[in-house]
Amino acid sequence: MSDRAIRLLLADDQALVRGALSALLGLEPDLEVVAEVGAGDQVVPAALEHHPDVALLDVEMPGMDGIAATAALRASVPDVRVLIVTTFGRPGYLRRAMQAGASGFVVKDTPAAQLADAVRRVHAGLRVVDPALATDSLVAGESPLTARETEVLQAARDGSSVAAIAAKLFLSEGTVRNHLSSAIGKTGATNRAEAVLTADGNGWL
Amino acid sequence: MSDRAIRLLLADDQALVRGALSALLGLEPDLEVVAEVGAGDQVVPAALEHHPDVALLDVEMPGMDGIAATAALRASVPDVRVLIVTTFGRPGYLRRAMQAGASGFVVKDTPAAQLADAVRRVHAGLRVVDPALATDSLVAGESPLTARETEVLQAARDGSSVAAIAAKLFLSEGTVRNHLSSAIGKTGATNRAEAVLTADGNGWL
DNA sequence: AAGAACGCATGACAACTGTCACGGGCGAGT
DNA sequence: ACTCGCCCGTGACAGTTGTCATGCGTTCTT
Repeated sequence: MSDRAIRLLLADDQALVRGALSALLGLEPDLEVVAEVGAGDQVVPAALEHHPDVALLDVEMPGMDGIAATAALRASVPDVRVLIVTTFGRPGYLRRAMQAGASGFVVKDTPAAQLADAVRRVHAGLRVVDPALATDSLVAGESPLTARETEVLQAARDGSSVAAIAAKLFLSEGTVRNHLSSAIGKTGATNRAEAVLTADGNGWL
Repeated sequence: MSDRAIRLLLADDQALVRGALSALLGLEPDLEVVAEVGAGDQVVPAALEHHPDVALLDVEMPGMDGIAATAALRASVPDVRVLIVTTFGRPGYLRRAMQAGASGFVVKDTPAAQLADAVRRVHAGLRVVDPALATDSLVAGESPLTARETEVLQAARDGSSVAAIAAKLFLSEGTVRNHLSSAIGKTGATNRAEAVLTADGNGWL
């Protein structure tokens, strides 16, 4: 399996980072970047065209986020292994990424020298997970929020009032307040803003 | 001035991005990365030790942010030119960076091929500014917030209540409410949360 | 010296927010 | 069939928040 270079697909919305990662990985003789895309919904088409062995995906991307892209990729091109490379080590991201079929999860403040190794391990069929993040993920656990609570909190992220949220989701104001109150309780917050912050910080939104 | 490679200092808190940028710029024969640091307060010491020609600084960094690092660097090692390379194109960042003495300002979603050119231009004494961002900066203008309003809004970022903010800043609750109300008015928000978002989005915090 | 802008504070009012108790409907699992 | 959890809603209550008028002291500019 090793007389041919490992073919890589890079997906990151920041062109500079994408290009830089490409340069970094291109330095390794056994790695070859065959495609670069800047949006989640370009991942599958690019994979179909260039047949990469490993896809490095960011989570935060326009169009389709990296988690959804992972799922889509696994569904349509199962041979491709996915390594998530992201800025934010939110526990929920890790969990959801693995559930979506990712083989690895690396945060962007790991040393540059380790990235190539992570790629090789993923290509070899191993799983690569940041150890510190893995324990965080166990502690934080799955999102305790129900679908509606999540939706309401998402709508509250931009500082909307209860009335605005209710209008957007076609709910009564009282219902919105109930969902918010419940979400506040579950997140251990005292506040809507706090609840949004902790839920977001855990990758629950 | 051009028979010697341009010496670069890289500062970014994400090791992976730092290393990747280093690889990218290292591909250019006339550029040489002589130092890499991961925190703002390491910029000046590293510059004193390695005598770079150009420093590439991120804005978001632990210890000391890129803007403060720019000012410190210009003060202690005036020969070094500064190119800010950042994720967020907040108008206020641009303005403050230039006022702090930066020679250039590049967002991380500019094409990778342009970065080396930007470095060369900055080294040649030119100013490099993202055009779209420059106009935004003119529109958004300087922060309309007073020192106290800014401080109060910063304290409100984590969803603190009025009482908590008042306690933290040793103010009466009424005063905090007044400052908040004024900040809300100036930002065109209807809300504390909204005010925080727009102020933050403009780089006023 | 006067005015303007800022910071701090108080008190009062309306609006919004968070909580609670309660009820009904729906689907999943026992 | 029954329970459980989730969703939706109402109404009421206390607490918080945003606004406004007003006052005083300080600093900076004209």
